[in-house]
Amino acid sequence: MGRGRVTLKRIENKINRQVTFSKRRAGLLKKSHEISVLCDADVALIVFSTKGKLCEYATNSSMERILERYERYSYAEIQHASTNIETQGILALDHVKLKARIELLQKRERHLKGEELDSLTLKEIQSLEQQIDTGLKQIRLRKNQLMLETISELQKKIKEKERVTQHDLEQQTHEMMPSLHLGMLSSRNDPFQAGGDGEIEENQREGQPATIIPAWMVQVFKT
Amino acid sequence: MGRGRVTLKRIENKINRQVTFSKRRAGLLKKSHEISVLCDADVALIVFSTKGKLCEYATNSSMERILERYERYSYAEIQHASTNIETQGILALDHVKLKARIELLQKRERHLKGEELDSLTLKEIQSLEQQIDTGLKQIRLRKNQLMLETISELQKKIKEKERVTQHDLEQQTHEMMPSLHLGMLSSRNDPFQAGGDGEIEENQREGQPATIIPAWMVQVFKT
DNA sequence: AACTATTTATAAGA
DNA sequence: TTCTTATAAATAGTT
Repeated sequence: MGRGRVTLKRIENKINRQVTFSKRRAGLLKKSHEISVLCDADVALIVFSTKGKLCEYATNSSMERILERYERYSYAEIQHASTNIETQGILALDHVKLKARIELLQKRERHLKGEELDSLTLKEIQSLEQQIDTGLKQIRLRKNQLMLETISELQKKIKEKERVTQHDLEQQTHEMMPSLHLGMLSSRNDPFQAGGDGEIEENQREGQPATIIPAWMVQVFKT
Repeated sequence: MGRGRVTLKRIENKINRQVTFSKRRAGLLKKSHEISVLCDADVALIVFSTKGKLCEYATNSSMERILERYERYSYAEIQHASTNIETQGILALDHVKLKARIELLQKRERHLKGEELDSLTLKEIQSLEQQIDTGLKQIRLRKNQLMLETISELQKKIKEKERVTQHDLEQQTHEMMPSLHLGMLSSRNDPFQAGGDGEIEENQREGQPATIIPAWMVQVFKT
């Protein structure tokens, strides 16, 4: 794409090669990012220039994650290779790798917490913001769920207390007036008439949902 | 490159996404190979589609070699940067501990990203939400700062262009009407009347802030 | 999978 | 390196 046709052959002129490299590298990074976003793909790109300078791109800035995924994907091969005698050497290398990995993880964690942002570019920051915003939504969803469950349990406990109280009352009444039939006090508000002591039925009489939230509590969930 | 402009956003239509993926993946592979040959670069490209299908390219078909080179390179960077106290302690830990630590860090990272929240209690979730909310604010502050800086730089460039254009205009005018005084055209809107070619003064006349944001641009920062 | 109208990338030049 | 411009190449929408 340019003023001349491209021949797929190493560019011999050093300056030219360097210039072309810079331009094409930029294009490659852009396209990697585009396919990643547009098509929801996980992309990892590693480029070493002739001089050995590294340049990389990874979806969500997490090269480690993608490389790990890649290695998992090619697990069969790796498994095969790790049963030979070189294990000693591999383990030593592993130690080094592990340490490197910890550093990366720590750095990522700091970024996720909004720390040490000075080293990031605007693009990286935007990607980070997007990721965290999405995560925060998940966290709030889960929080709401947990709160609802908590409320539900508390309500059950209250119901249980009411039942016990009711039961005591019936006992007392029976002692005083043995002729009185239980059903007359045990009203339809008591959902545990036939309940065992383990599983408890959901209280869905009269079309009410299983979980009843007091009006004043509803606003809690609008976060 | 196509009949419509590309918006950098996930393609929602599944079929479309798949088609675009195939096309762009081919393009990416081609370009990876081209830069590799033309510029004598070492390239590794890993692409996972949404469905998890793997596609890869590596210079000389040796993915392993490049990934190894990458890890060596990454580690060098890290080793160089690892002179802080926290790292010192970590380096002394043994293999098993390192692995444990990695797992912990990975778990924390997933939590920070809003993943695997089921194992957390309500209290932990609330704490997490708080932490992330705070971090997100920091990230947005930094993003705004970067954007403002970018805008500031762009404005400088535009001013520079205007200055050049103005200069040309003056030249032309002068050629036609040599008696006209330069100051009559060089208005007070030109902040570079006395500017050298290197550093440029900030435009703070009339009490305006150093960075002027067009009204249409302000909304960008309300994210 | 082919076809094109367009957009995008980039080679060469400054 | 950066910008500009002419042109090749990639590809989005269509058939």
